[in-house]
Amino acid sequence: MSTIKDIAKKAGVSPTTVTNVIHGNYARVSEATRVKVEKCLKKYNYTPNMGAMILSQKDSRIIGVIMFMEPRWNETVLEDPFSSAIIGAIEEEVHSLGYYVMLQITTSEEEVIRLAKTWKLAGLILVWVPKNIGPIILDSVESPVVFVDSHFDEDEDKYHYVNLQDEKGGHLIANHLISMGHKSAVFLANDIFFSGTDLRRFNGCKTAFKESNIEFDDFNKILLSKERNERYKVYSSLIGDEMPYTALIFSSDYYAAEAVSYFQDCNVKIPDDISVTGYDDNIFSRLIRPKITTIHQNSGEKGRVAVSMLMKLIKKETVDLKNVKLDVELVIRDSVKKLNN
Amino acid sequence: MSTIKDIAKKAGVSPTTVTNVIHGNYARVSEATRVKVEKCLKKYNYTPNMGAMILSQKDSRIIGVIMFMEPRWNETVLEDPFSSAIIGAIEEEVHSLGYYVMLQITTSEEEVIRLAKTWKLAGLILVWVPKNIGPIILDSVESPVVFVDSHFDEDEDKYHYVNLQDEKGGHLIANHLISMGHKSAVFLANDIFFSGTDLRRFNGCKTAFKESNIEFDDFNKILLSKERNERYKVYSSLIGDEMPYTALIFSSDYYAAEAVSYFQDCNVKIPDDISVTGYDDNIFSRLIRPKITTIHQNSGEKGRVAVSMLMKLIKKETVDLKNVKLDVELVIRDSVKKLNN
DNA sequence: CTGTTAGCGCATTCAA
DNA sequence: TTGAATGCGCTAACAG
Repeated sequence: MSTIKDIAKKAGVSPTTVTNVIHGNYARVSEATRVKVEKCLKKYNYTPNMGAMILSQKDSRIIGVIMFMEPRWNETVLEDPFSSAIIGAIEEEVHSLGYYVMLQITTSEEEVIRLAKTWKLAGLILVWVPKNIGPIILDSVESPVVFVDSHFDEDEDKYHYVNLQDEKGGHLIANHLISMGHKSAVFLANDIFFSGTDLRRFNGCKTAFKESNIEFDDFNKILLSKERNERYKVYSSLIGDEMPYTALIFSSDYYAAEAVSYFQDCNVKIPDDISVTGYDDNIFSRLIRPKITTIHQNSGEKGRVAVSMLMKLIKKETVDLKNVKLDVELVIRDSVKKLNN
Repeated sequence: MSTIKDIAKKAGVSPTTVTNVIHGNYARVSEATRVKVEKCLKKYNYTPNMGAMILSQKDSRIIGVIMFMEPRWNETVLEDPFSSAIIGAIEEEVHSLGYYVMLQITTSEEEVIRLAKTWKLAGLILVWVPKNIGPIILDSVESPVVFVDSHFDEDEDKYHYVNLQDEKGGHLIANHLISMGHKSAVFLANDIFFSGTDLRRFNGCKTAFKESNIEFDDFNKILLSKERNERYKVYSSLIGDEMPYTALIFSSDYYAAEAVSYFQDCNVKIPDDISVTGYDDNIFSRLIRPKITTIHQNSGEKGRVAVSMLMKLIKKETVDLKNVKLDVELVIRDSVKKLNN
């Protein structure tokens, strides 16, 4: 466990010089000593002590990655490849930049605030933050913050976001259904809280339907529970004798796939008996039969953009685009029936 | 940012006393001062500075969770719900015990060693560690280590493992195939390196087949690439004119599901044309049609057991069972055809 | 270009 | 039962 002092002694220089070499402060070190010190650093296998670094006021190089989710849904929600894709992408980026990822899954803003202080976090990436607590966190935390898949109305300019063109996605899906002759659909939201993401996707649909003079309002909206049995009840209510809708617009591929599977068990034919659309274009939509018509998003990209935005904030560079909305596109597959001709 | 000193001043006591209160050293503090100090702690919202803690020799309370995986396969591999399930479970446990999770995805043992030193990690949970580098890490790291889904032959006693009864799983699957009248099968391993996990699952199959006097050796083994196109080539080679096998034994549901999907695109009927089995019993095997016959494992449990074992090591309690092998069971679904009558 | 010094916040002697 | 002093490894302000 060689320290800077040790290295300094071995190299016959002062600790300061060693620090300067380590931090690439080459202006303050001669070529010769630099080389000499670098050799010793290698030879004695110097490893920094982050405790000391944090203590001496530099930030910790830790990026806190917080997924807002009740721990008891951990395994359920994390089953969705979206979470892993974004975690993986963030880790890769952060790692390659010489920072560290501290992961936390929580619903408590206090915990996040405490975490940031305790570790002097270099930055925070917050995923799925509920509307009311985003502002609180931002106000109480010193570290720069980037929000992913989160929405807060007021003062949009205070926040740094990475989101999706969720309205556009909803619009694309609904328009596709309309073009296939569908006139009655229901939107199945991912969350009983009807998050900002769900809301925007729903609104996109609404706009499209309105443009075609098709009624589509809050009655066409169902909020899915995180409890699987509750969801199954909903699914089964959707396939009664006289099916009230010709199409089910899911706000995620995960639940769309689950529903398709459920319907198949009930001998309901997709898309002949009822059409289904998803959102995300994740592996489920491709693996399942029928393959699901959905909205493509690049969740890895989301993570990468979040990291690069955060890095700019950390380095106090100006962030030109505070509110990134990644593009989406419609992927037509086999889960929507053509009703017109 | 109130420090211990601040609190001490406010409470009119010495820093030492405050520390003692914080650490529950009630033997060294009078009831009255304890209450007084506790009030101040609350009032001024004391948050510890982990930098200082690390520096003053106590461990960091950070648990390093390392997934051994080439970053470029991040998104692919993490698509498998297994990874998220185990990460989620570990985070939940670690979190509830007042520790922190630092996540890293890497293939480099040096990086792991450096991480452990740099952060004075309280402990390490290493997932999917290649055979040759496990021993190196254990020798070079001060922190206690628990290995998950990793296998090293020599000196089994040195290591702390959480694995699966992989042989048993292989045995169960093969026996099921045999009971359904299958006499020729091929094993599709998850990795071109044929990891210890793959090997054990394969050996389980081998034993079962041998017991029934069916030939099953290295010719019945194919190593799948992480490159999707490469896998597709393999799948397509399996369904030539005269199919060489009646059953495909996949070492994961992930690839089993992918193959089933691929076969369906090629108009190969599962299980009529060829039978398929998986391993893991993850969401894919349930969502897909036909539902896949597979081996159930509880990946969340794996994470929890790993954490509890690690905690014992951290607290220097004796670990009675160093080599946990979680039980598995056969889940019969619809992807295996009955060939006998 | 290089070295000396002080201090970050905490736990831990040791002394009272 | 309480407090004062020390040092962990590093950075940065200041001197040389």
